[in-house]
Amino acid sequence: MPRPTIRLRNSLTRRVETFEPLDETNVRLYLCGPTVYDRAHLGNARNVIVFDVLTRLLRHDYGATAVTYVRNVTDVEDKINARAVETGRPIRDITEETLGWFHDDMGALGNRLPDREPRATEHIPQMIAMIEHLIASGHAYAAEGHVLFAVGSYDGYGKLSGRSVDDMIAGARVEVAPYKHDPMDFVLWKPSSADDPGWDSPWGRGRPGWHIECSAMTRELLGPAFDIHGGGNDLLFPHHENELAQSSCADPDAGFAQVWLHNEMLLVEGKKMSKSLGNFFTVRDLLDRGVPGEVIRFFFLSTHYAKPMDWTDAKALEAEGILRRWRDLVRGRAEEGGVTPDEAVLAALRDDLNTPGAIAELHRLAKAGDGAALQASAALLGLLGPEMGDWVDGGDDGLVEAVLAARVEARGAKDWARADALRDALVAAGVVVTDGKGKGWEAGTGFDPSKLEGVL
RNA sequence: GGCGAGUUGGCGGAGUGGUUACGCAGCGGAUUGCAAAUCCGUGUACACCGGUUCGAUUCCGGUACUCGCCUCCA
Repeated sequence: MPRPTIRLRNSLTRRVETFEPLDETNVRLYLCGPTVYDRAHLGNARNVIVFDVLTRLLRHDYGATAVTYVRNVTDVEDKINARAVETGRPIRDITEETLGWFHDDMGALGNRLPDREPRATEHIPQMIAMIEHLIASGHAYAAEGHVLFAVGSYDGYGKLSGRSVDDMIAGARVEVAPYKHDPMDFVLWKPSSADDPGWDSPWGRGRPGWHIECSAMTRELLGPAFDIHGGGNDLLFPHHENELAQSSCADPDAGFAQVWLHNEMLLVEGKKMSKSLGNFFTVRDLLDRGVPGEVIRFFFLSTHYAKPMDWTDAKALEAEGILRRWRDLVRGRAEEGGVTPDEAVLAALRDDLNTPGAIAELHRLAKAGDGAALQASAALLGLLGPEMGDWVDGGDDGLVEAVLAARVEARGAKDWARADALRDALVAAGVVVTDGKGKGWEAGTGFDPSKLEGVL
């Protein structure tokens, strides 16, 4: 049977292309992961979810074991150092704690862990080796304890971001460091003061620049050429351009990433959510407010990854309502096997990860009442699975059941005043009364059965 | 200034050279003691100006506005 065609938009060519892996028994992806110094804000979740869906689709089409998904952890960076100075805590405590939060928060959104999660600090020798190789081949030079990449030594510089070096120099707003041969040259290695974390190197004690981390780790774990490299749009320049330059010079014939996949930004009232603008809130903030992780995930999937989107509470409410109905339809089916995902859902995802189109097809399945197909198909999006918890089902709550039974009794006796009073009490406790459906009730927003104490 | 993305009905959001998704809200109906939940039905759109075409929301050119990158940022 011929392999289904997956199409993806490649930032390098600015076109939607047919995806052809270098090795279909080992499809290799890399996503730029978190710099671990603080809680992930909501915008940080977008590319994690995009890549999670992408790997689910690739595993479906190529086989569960035929995909290698790597996401790095940047655990050496000046913001981390600053945080350590600020709090007086050891760097390692901060990075480990933050990575734990990241896993918790992303897991709450239904994301699976990548296959490999390399830490920058565990790949310093590979970075140093790569830098030495770049110096030896004339693509980098040491100056005043720094090592800089010589942009002029690489013809292809600018091809990913579509900029010419002349334009970049003309538009440069940064002060040029005196040790740079060319204003566009960027740092591969920089010296560390006694207080900074540092590693011994041929250029003295220092630490790597940000861009070389990804080049060294992709090379180590995925090889000099691999299939898909992702990240947010804001990383396209300079980070990904620099990565591509370094790796292309280190392995001139390899080609590095075949497809570059960039997601658009999450906006807040029309502006990019970012720490520097201060207009951010964290994933944890939302979870703590009682917004289910599945709702947050649905929100992200309801817009194509390459379009900007805004978080609004209204959208979350809409997503919650839809998921409530779908979960009703799917409840109790967790054990069912042998149901394959709907072809139209797959087709939408294979068409450049058209998650809104896939959701439209899920609506079709839900309307047809096909809970088994709905669940099997939603699994491609990481929705409606048992691992996210059935936050709609309130479980077996004795007090709720008792009040509900008393209401049934009152209705039987046509004591409408009492029946309605009990119903009001249930609603006030966040119980959705669903007469004649399922077990007769569900957990609504702000579900709190303790509010029913003393009602009977 | 350079590069890139976007502008679809009340809202959200796909897609297509002609038959105009999907969801939410609204409205009508079923059901209900009354409701809720649920189910059925239903209207409104493609920023602006040109061009190509028998025909454009869809292709091409331009204008306006929004956003991103060019400085750490997913």
